[in-house]
Amino acid sequence: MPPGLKDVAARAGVSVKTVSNVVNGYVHVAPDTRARVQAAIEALGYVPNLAARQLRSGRSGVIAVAVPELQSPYFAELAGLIVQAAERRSWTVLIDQTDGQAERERHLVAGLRRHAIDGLIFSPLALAGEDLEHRTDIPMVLLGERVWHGPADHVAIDNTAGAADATRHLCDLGRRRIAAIGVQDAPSAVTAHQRLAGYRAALAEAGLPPGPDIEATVAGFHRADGAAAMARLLDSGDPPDAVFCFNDLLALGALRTLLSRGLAVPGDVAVIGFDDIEDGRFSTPTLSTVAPDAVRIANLAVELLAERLGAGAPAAGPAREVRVQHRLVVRESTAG
Amino acid sequence: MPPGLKDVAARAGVSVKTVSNVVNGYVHVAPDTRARVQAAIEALGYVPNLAARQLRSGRSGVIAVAVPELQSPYFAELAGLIVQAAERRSWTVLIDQTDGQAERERHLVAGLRRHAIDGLIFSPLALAGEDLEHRTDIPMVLLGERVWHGPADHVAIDNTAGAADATRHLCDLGRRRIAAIGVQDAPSAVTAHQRLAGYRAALAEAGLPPGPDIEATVAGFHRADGAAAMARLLDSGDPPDAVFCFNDLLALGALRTLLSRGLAVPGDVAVIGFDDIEDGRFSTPTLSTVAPDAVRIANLAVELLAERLGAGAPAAGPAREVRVQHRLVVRESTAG
DNA sequence: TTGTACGCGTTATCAT
DNA sequence: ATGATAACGCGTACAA
Repeated sequence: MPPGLKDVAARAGVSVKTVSNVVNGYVHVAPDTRARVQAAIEALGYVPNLAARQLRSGRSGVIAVAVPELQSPYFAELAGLIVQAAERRSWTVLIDQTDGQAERERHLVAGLRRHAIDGLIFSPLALAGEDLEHRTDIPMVLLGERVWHGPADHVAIDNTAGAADATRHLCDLGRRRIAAIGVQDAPSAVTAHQRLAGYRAALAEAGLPPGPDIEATVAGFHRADGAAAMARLLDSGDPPDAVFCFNDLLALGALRTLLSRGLAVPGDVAVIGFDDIEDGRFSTPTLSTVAPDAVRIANLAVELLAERLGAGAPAAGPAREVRVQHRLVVRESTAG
Repeated sequence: MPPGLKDVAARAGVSVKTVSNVVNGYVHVAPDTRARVQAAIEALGYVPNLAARQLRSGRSGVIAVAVPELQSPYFAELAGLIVQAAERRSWTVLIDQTDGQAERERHLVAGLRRHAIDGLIFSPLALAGEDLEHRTDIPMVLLGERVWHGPADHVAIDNTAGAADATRHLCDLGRRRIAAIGVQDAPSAVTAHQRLAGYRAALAEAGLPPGPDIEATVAGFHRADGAAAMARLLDSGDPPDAVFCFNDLLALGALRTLLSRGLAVPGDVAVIGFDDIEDGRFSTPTLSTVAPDAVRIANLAVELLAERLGAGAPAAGPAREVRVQHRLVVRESTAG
């Protein structure tokens, strides 16, 4: 049985209140009393019991981060950065993967754990706006575009602009038949829709014709999906001379298909992705991409949550929207 | 204020104990009483308070998984699998990254959270045996080789055998100058030492000479380290015709260096890695590797922990050691 | 400045 | 089968 406040109090010859004061850094404690208590704490190896503390205060010091999947390098990176940012506020982070299943996402938001976490940073995938309306108990920060208008802050990059930048880059290279890989039909696939919009806008701007034959649909955003989509594009009779993939994983898959068929990248087909994951810096060829400022995203998410959780803070203030910069990173897959 | 047992009890016209019985599936409850309570629970949207439950029972239903880094695909995959396995026991998983810093690893094992977690699955990197001796409070399962002899179970693959298999495969290809990338000097780098031992053993077995000039040391196990090491190997005058990299990330980095210098893989240099991460299945060329049975590792880790946590279980029984199979996966980087 | 006593929501031990 | 009540360890009015 680990020592409690009571044990420390007994050993130091003071009351529990005094020990509590010392532990919580209360100011008005006589120096020698404080020293005696400190000594007792050290001697006993006292550690506050979080359960009891939470039961009293309602705060657990734990926030949750929910991402579609940890296997995806982008989300793994983001989760890691959020953990680092939260650590600076001495919060513990509970990382959850939803596998993009609405069921799991809903469970997470409404379920057992809502008692145990103070806040939630959530990167929704399957979950549409209405599902989130129910939840009003704990502060939440959404990652990604604003797809609903409930009382949650969110931080996002401009997906449409990023996609347009990528596509424009391909246009500037003189490519005339620029395909897109990553289209998704589901109405909840907001990211895919926005990147498609940006792609189309840039195409129109360059006077290039769009068309269903150069817009490849995928089931997921993984390498295998990109590889399969690229194969379809190549087999379709009139192959593209450039491809904008909606994320780097798709692009790496596409790259694989191109190279295994003996095509040159970027010679025959230029390829650009989105996310700037580490893999792209060491693939052959290295992968051009649109790089969101992930560090800033993580910091902002934690900061927004902190403001909602802060003592006199506007816990119920209006939802805020923060936009984070992105930049185009040109590497071998388009520069050559 | 969310409803508690008391509220449900009042609404159902029963005592808190009865509600508690219903919630916990106690058998001796009259059917109609149970129904009335259930109705009240639904109506009020009652959810048990975990903090209170833990305060009573001493159990939080949370286990922690500590890995060196989530950015590493292998660990991300493993963590994901453990989460899935834990879910089947309705445990919540707290994922921690230690960044391989002994300081953080120690803090984790001894720190604040020890009250809040029931068990720990730990993949130590920097932490040597003695540091772990202190900890005796919560059950722990170690991932990786047994490097100490405290009271903790551990599950591991046979690193030495795996490394030997990989090296032997290169020998069978007829390669005569087989280099290794991934040597680490630190005494705590047990994985590196074991893979080196397996490599050397296979070399000896094939009658091939070892040597410091074909054993490349690295600071970490990332792509960049592999790329740099490969460059050194190539610049050393007598380049190898095959390389065994101690993990896939190193191999992908090495691949990058080889290809960017116009060398053919496996034509000029064959490359094999270790871990079987997804990236290797889509690189160009695809990467041969040694595949640990990660699913089984995850399941076993959770299972061992469950046994320690089980009611009448031997919470203090002798430490157990479980070995998990691995298999050689031959892909393009060595077949051709 | 420090001590006493109560309550947070549960589970467990008795009774009934 | 169900109810009353005492802990679990901590924070906090309120009292001293």
